[in-house]
Amino acid sequence: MKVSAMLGERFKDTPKDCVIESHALMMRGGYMKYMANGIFSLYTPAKRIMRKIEQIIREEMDAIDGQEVMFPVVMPASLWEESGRYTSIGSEMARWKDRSGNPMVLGMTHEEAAVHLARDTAKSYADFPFMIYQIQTKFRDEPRARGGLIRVREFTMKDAYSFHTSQADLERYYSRAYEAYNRIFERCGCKNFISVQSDSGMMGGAVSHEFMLLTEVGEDSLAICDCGYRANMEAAVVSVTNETGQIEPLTEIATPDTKTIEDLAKFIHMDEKRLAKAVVYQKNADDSYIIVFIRGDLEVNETKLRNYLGYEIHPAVEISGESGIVPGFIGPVGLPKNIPVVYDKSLKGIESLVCGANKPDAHLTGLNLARDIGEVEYHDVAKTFDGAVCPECGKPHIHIEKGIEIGNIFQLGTKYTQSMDMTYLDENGERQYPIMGCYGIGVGRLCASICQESHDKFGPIWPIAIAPWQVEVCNLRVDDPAVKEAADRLYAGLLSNGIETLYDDRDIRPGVMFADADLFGLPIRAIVSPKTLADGCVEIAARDKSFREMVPVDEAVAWIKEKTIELMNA
RNA sequence: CGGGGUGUAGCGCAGCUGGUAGCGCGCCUGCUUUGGGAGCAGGAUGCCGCAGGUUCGAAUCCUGUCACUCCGACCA
Repeated sequence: MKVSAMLGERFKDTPKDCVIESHALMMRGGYMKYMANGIFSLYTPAKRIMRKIEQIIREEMDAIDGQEVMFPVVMPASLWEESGRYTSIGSEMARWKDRSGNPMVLGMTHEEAAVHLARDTAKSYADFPFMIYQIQTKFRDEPRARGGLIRVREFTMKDAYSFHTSQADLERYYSRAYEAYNRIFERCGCKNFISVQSDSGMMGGAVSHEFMLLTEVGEDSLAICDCGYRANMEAAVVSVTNETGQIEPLTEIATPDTKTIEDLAKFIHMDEKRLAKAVVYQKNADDSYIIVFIRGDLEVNETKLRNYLGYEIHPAVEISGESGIVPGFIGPVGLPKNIPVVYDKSLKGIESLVCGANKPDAHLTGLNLARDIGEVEYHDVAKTFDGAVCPECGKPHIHIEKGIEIGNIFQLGTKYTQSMDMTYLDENGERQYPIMGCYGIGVGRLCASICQESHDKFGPIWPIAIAPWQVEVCNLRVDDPAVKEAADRLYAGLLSNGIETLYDDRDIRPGVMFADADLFGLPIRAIVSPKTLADGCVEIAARDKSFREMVPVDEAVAWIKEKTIELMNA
């Protein structure tokens, strides 16, 4: 490809809305064009990167016996009514009516379509297991797009669905998929990625992992321990060790104007770990209250709370006087009976707690839950934190890092096969529901994430496996016949050797050409100029500055070819 | 959905105590220049987000509205 014929422009000023480097560089480098909130067109360099990433994914999916298929982007709402998700998914799913008035949806995920495709043909246990996947456009009407291609509303995704006749078979396949994912990200040139246990969210299912690229600009917080425990903060188990303390009588004390835990701890000169903090939530459906009691130094993890409760909640906005809740002085003793209460595990084993007295300006000391409330059930709804105790190894080595989710794998179970009535006959002639797994990778997000991980202040540094071209030939003086002749010949030679080459043949100043070359970010750059030709040479340099050589003109093609192979195999 | 901010040329921005629009980059023409975003000379590009209102006159003041964006909420 000749740059002179290429659409798209590169520029110096960072567009004002870019807050992360990868977004800025991909805008400045002419990779994409903003069209609407979370919606971009891609120019050729970005499209070529996507294509290469897709090809790597395709090869690895095929290697674990995947069959590539294609589902429709537009689906009838009736299919989604079968699974129940037409109503359970909110406004992130785009819906409309076709000309006949039939409600339709835009595909934001394809479990329903996968079951629909498979359910009439996979009728015998002998048809299992199998995996189908597609690489296709998804539309999700995200509440907030950001970070360029990191979080968009329309994006290309590889989504795969596997079907099994036993949990054991699913788990076997799940670990194959897990390994395939590791290979995909390694082959794409990702360096700093890990897998973490995750929350399954709206997908349902029990076991799930997310693949995270570790970066400061990541949207997800991850709890990581030296021992190998890694979990999304949303899913991280909190394990605490408590000093039990001594049993004391329940005593009311006056605590004027101590509505916060900090105030209270200071007022009574006691560690926050001895206090039972009350956090009030409301059920989204009817705004009824839920109260969580948790150790004073901890925070509530709303995702874990939501999963435990099984319904949507939000932090209480305003607490009505009629509820019987006294904000700032809430405690388990004497709380109105109709309010559901959740006790966090962090309170377990403390013999003597301080809590609100459910009346203004008063707290209770010496609270012993077993004695004063009865046996209570404890649930883990706490948010993990830096320095928390690892649930695996028991050491206080949890640290929090940021990551971008570049892929995920789920053990779905039978949620979709049951709701959509997909069955097969087992060896005994009995009807069974297949067990599903699903596996996703966002292609554009992966591209942007790699840019984020691999760039300098001048532009992206694309790993050779996904670089839009492998080599850029810079013709520094198109108007110089000798230079043009040598550069043209080098370009032709590279092409005939099957090396993907971008040829900058524009009549522009060297500074501009170099700046653009940095933005193209190709691994190898070959510079032809009067200066290099004076020595009968071409200058060949790495984008990542790992080498820079003067190579005789006649040997340049062979030299580059060898280098390309070396880099591809590295 | 809550809280900030912004809408003026392809991009970044100024103009906002009212008088019909400007700067830098980019773009076009010519000459010079040529190893890290050149110089000089000439040129093109605007429903000043949209709709009302005030006024002789609105990019500017008022009202409404839409869009975008950042922080949160949300999110496979």
